[in-house]
Amino acid sequence: MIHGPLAPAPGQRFSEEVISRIGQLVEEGEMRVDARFPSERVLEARWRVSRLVIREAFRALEIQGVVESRPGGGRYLRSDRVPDPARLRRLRLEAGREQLLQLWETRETLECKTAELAAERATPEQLEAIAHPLRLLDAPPSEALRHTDPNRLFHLAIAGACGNPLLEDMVADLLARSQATGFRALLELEDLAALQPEHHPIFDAIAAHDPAAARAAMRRHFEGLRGCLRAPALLAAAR
Amino acid sequence: MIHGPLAPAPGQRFSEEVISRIGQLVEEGEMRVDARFPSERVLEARWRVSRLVIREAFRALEIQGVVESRPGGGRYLRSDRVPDPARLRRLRLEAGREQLLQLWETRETLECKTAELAAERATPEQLEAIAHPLRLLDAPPSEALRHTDPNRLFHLAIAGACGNPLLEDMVADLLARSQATGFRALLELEDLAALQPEHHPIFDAIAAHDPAAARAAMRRHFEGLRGCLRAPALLAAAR
DNA sequence: CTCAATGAACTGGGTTACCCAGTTTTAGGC
DNA sequence: GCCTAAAACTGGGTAACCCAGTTCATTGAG
Repeated sequence: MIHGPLAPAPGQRFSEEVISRIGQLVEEGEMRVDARFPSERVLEARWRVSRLVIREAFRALEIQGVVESRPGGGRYLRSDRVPDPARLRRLRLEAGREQLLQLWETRETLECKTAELAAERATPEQLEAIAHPLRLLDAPPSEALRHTDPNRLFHLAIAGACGNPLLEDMVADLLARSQATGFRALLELEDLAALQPEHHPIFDAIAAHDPAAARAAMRRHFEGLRGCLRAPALLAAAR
Repeated sequence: MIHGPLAPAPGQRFSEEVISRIGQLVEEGEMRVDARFPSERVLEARWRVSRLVIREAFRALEIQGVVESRPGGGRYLRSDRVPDPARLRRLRLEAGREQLLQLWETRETLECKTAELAAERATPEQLEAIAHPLRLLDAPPSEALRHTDPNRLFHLAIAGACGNPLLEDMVADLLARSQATGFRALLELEDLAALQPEHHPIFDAIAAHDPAAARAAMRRHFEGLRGCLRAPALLAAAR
């Protein structure tokens, strides 16, 4: 068991250090799933931080479903996947070429499936929800569209028609990450704009309830996307 | 903008109610990405809760990358996907037949890909990491294995060999969720045990660096898994 | 000897009042 | 107008409280 005062790395919060320590407890086998944690007061004394810090850490873990807090009854470990704050921060900061390709690879994996399922299961209302951003995409860019990305809405609507909320949620999460400003510098924006018509065959296949065609069209779309990645040589030259 | 005191639903924390309100601010367009939040003191007065509650909420969002806190400089919205605590809790609690199928559908989508990629990219060390739990799986169940699920280790090792940390992470997350005790009652455990030999063809295809075969073997594995789902009629009769 | 009632000790939830160091903003002086 | 210095503000953290619900050991009745 870890004792002694905390010394978070610069830029890191005490509560994040506490989460790391909780992660260590799990890794070292001192805490198994469904085991009860020492009380706030005990941890406060052991780690020499105020209860506020302890509670911030547990609250974050509780919202992620890793820990369950029972008022008056203590806290319990519910999952052995305790997130590592430092690792999360690192993943968020580095927005390189490699990271974008990994993001796209994951998106392609999931979205080929959502397109396939949408072709099987989409209701007329859901089809309309997919068609709507498509019309916005064709229209000339206007001020009203500044904060509503039709591209994102299109992919989101397909995920929403796949009938699997979990799948939908993961796609939505990846889409949000794709929007990170750090990635924008890696893309040839003109090529990206030229890619917009590619959305139509995806919709057509879904509307025609043709799963195989929908998957294929989505695959082609992601292949085209990879073509918009600025060449590394150009990136180096730009510096 | 929302004023007035908070009234969290029973069993819900004040900080979760605060997160919900922050989510509302984003939904209603009062907070855009990169916008600065009102200070702790202002929100404290507006929502009539203590700073502790405000800070617990923001800390949870910060760790998830939704918010960035700059000591002395305020807090900023970094993503428009503010999680809904009530929704998360609901998703976690309901462990029905439908949820398990959705979980498996998502796992199949991702793990067919990780198997394919592992067949392309796995190093000798990674192959060994996949083979190890396979040997444990063949051995008779012993006390030492009580807390190390070889099945989970096997799937995890394949994900670890796919060369995409993001994909690996998502698979690891889904595997942890699959372990939820609520799902155990839905499974025919004898059928599940009989399914173990199915892991071998997956490993063989990966070891042979045959992506198509690896994908196909993983697909068959998940088809077999679906056969272990207890029939709804039996479930009703058991009550 | 068993078992249920009881009450003390403990646990998490929440509040208030502080102090600190870094960032913004503002007001002054030039 | 422009730069500087001070004041105001912001998030980070601590300490001492109070509350309501849970745990658990003790105790007293059967």
